[in-house]
Amino acid sequence: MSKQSIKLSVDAVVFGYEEGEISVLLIKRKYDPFKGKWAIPGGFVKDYESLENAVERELHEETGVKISYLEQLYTFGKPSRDPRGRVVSVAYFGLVRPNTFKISASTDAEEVAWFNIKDLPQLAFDHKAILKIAIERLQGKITYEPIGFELLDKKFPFSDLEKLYTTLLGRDIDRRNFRKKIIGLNVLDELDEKVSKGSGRPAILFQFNQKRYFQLKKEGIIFEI
Amino acid sequence: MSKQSIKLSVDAVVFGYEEGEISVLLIKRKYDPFKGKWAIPGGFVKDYESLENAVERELHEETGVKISYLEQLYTFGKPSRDPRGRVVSVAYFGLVRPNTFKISASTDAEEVAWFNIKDLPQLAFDHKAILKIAIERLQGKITYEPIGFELLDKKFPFSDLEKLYTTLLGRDIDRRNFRKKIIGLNVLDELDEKVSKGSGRPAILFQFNQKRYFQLKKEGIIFEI
DNA sequence: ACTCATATGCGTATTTTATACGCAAAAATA
DNA sequence: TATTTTTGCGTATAAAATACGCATATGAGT
Repeated sequence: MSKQSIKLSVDAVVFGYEEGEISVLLIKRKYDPFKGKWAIPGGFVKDYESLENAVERELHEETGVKISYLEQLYTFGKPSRDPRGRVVSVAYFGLVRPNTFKISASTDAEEVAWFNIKDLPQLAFDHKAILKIAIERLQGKITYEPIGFELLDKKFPFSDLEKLYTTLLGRDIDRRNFRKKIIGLNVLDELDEKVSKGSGRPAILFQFNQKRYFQLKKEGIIFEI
Repeated sequence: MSKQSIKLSVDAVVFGYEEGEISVLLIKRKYDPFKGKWAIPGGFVKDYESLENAVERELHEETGVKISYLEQLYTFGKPSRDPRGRVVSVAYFGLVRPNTFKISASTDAEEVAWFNIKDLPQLAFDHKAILKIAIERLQGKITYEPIGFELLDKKFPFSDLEKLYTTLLGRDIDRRNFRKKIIGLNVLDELDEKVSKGSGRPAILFQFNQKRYFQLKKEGIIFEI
């Protein structure tokens, strides 16, 4: 078994949300194979670093994005998925607020950009399949874990949250019931600030209280939309 | 990057169910490291085989168990998890009816046995952590996917299903409501056969209709206990 | 000041789903 | 026949999801 020659890589599927659109962070490959094609950021794992470390490092190196929470998505290992030879890749999944980062390409990336998930370019390797699974996970997860807040600004008006959920769920929700439900979960702090965008009454800003959420979760309270 | 020296292995956490007890299939290691310790079956991936192939092969080689459905669980990659060096392992998760296999140790396994999950021996590597995650997955999954049927005989009386669920959920369920609910899901075929064990009215045998389940699932019907 | 747009806030009716429980006939064994 | 377990129907109550009405607040624009 000591002659095994499989390489291990990690990939980071990072989603962002802005103005009713969900996007994903991609890089344009600087080198072959798939030179010039768009791909999910990622790269080879170093011998003495953890997988989490590897994926954060590669993401940061290639795109400038530093993300604190990446969750393991799935491991892709089809023998033919990389033309260079056998490469098994552990894919991770993360959420960020695009406006909190200035993205900048370097190392293996010639370019970095956010792409609307409904309008994706051709992708390198099996990255289309990876992205498909990641999108399914995002949509599934949003209904039973309050991960949506990571996509919004720290302080947000309620209408932003509502809009995020309608986008993610792909259907309308009753604003009054949604508000009652979320407020009733008791994981939002109401701030003293307001924002006004365009006409209409200005909205109060809210903030997700993660500490309270984890405590409630420990007590068995379930978040569900 | 071509000097990466990480080895890739797969592990198979296989659960069985019999008479109100959930058990897991383990092997006693024949060689170092952890010689003589119990461990989850598994081994190194060959250069040209898929991960699924590798895990099925290793499981079969070591235990004699041939399993058709193994689902990916999680990938474990802590640099220190194997004393021989860096080994990343993709763990899989499967369910079988123990009575349909005669287990027999070979290759790296000195012995094979089923262990009640409430009474586990000391385990090699980080296999205790892997098992913990697998058990959580089993308990979580049982409530929203009809995987329980894979643990029962092909034809089973309703009381077996009921008992399985009480075991897995760790609480009593109302027999009448449970029956109404499951029957109402319309995924069981009622057979013409009966079994009688001990006194009492003999039970009709049922069979899970997977084809119907997949069709209903596609139509959006949700299985939930 | 008046209109318009949007946010906020309270209430309630209806439907659906979950849960608890009663009761008795059917079909086997002892 | 007595006992035991499966089967099957019914119903009462509780909890949750969903739909919808309506009044008021507070800004911008005219």
